[in-house]
Amino acid sequence: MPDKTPPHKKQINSIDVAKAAGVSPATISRAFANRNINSKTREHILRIANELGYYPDALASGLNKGKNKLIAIIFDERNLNEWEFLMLDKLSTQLQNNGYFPLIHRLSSTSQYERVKSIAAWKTAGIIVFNDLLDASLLSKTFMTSSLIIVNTNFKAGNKISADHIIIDDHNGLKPLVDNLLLCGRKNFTWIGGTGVSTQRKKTISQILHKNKLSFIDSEQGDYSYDSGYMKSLLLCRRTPHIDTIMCANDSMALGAMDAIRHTLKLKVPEDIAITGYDDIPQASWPSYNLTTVRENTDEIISTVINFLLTRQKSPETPPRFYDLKSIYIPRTSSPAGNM
Amino acid sequence: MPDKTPPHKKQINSIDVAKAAGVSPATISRAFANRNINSKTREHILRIANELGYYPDALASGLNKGKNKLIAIIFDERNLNEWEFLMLDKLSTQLQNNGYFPLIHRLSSTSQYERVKSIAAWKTAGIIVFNDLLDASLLSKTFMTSSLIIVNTNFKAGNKISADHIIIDDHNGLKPLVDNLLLCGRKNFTWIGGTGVSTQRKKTISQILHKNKLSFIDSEQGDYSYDSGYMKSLLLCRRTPHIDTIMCANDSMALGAMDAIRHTLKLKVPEDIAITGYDDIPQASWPSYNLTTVRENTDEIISTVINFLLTRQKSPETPPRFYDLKSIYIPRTSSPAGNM
DNA sequence: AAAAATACTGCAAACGTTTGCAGTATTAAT
DNA sequence: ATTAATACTGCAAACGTTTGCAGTATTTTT
Repeated sequence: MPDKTPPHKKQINSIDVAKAAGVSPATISRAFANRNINSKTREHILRIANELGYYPDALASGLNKGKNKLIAIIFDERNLNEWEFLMLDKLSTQLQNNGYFPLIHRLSSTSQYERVKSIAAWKTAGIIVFNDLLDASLLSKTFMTSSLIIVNTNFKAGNKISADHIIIDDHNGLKPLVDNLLLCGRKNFTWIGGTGVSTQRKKTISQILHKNKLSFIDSEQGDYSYDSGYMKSLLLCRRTPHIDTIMCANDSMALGAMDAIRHTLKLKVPEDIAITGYDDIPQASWPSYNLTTVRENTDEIISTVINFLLTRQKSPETPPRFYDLKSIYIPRTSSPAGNM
Repeated sequence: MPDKTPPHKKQINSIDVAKAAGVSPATISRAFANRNINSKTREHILRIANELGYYPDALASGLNKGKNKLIAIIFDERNLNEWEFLMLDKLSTQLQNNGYFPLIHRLSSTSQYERVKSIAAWKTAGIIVFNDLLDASLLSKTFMTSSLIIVNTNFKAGNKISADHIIIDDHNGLKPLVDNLLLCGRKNFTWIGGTGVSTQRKKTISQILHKNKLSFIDSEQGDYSYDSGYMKSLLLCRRTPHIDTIMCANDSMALGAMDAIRHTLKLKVPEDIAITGYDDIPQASWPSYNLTTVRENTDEIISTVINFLLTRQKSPETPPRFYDLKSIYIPRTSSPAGNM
């Protein structure tokens, strides 16, 4: 007797379960949806389904219903930094707890067009963008039928795109930070920035300095990494004497700068050079650093994202919403203590 | 004339494009697959598709073909640590570069059953597991038709499950690390561990100590976080005098321990107490810490995962493969310098 | 120049689910 | 006891794509 076993085990589908349970496939569907179903038959079906190892196919379901539970999260293509990491960590958990499945995408400003298409192919229930390098109008054009949530600090009122925004007010945290530095007599400010969000932060600080007849005396562009902060700070100090303050576009670079100033240049922080960051990542509060920084409340961002997402799922025609997130000044010992 | 616009814009499908281009839907499909298609008609179709903003629906495609380009990545439900973060960062980029879409899942040992089912619902092309708390036989039973890749240090030869494994040989890196501590005269070893992978590391170290007639004189269980390393190290030092070495199950806890020993207890590392970690996360090499640790080459893990995945996609019947990853001793200044 | 191979293209049947509609059995209302 | 409402269940048509088969037009071979 020849072996008739097929090479690959076929996936069991609702028809198989229907036969085994003596009902129609429609009833299987209703049993799993738990709607319009006799609780007795439901139990029966679930038990049999369990025995057979059946679970409804999410692709078929999504195709049929014209919607699914996928959520695209879009980050930059370069290495993720600590802040993005924290966001991804918490967000993936929260999304899952609400029944969604996070689909990670890495996108660069170049060649984004094809990639965005391939994201749209999944017809995700929503898109969450942590990346202001992207062409926002391209996004809103491509994702018209999904919830689109953009988290950034770079909002231009001119954008008439239909997306929910979480706009981060960096001024709220940076103002007291800079004021305190000024109060302590710092005059020679320098800047280590990056791309994207960094330009907005620099602009905010520049305006505050400008009102005090000051401006950055030198600046460098990093890539948000510890290593670039380390190197760029050395560059600044060697090129420009009398530096008394290095402000960084994020904490990772600031930590790199601190280590460079202390361990390579053998200078004191903050006595010789004050250093500030932005984000308040966990390492910023470690006693080896005690970095003065600005916090964007990540939990507040996450819960707003989830809230935006859930409400828009219920009523898709809601007009675009804007959440104004106030950043907070976190004074620590990497900048001199003012008596405010 | 009444407004006849439908409330929601319908997704344009291949039939719409077919009509606009004057061909059949089958030809649209072939144009995007770029197989059996006249290059002239293909260009024509792609241009029209582009104008209409069409892109093939991944769900319908996946359903029809019985396979898709999703890859499930499974992590523990607790906060991700730095090592997992690095893996996720690199892996998501690599997967995407190979045309796959990473789907993140967080799983705990409890209530994993339903969640695993909901992962299986997506019929992902592969599953990559960074979590040895999971019931491996449940996984291999549920994901029989997908590539299953398990990364851990906890492999038991008894497992007859059909999955590719990356087995991490922690002994290779830990042996010289412990030997050097012994060489420098350390005798009072303590341990800060965690769940899962940590037990294997502790076992490996214990065996090495045992051969030298020694054993851990005290130990605590943390949760792989900096904070837990900080607190547990204080606990150990206060409870047990004469401690000269604290070994930690990962770097994050070791960094916490270093800060606690130095800044709270005002002791010297490594003179008073040597501290070692495991993972070699970026922070371990920062000059403020210089943590002695053990490295698992993340790039090697990633490329092996990708390799396993791609080859198994081509030939699914390949028998389970095992990659033996040798960990490496990374001596730095948080442990005393031996002359080996 | 006839035959054979090749290159495209269209038709139609899947893939596995969901849901409106209709039908039946059961319960509630009068 | 008759009518009306309710509770389930099955039927069959979608959802949007892919692919084997067959058919036609074109090219190559002899």
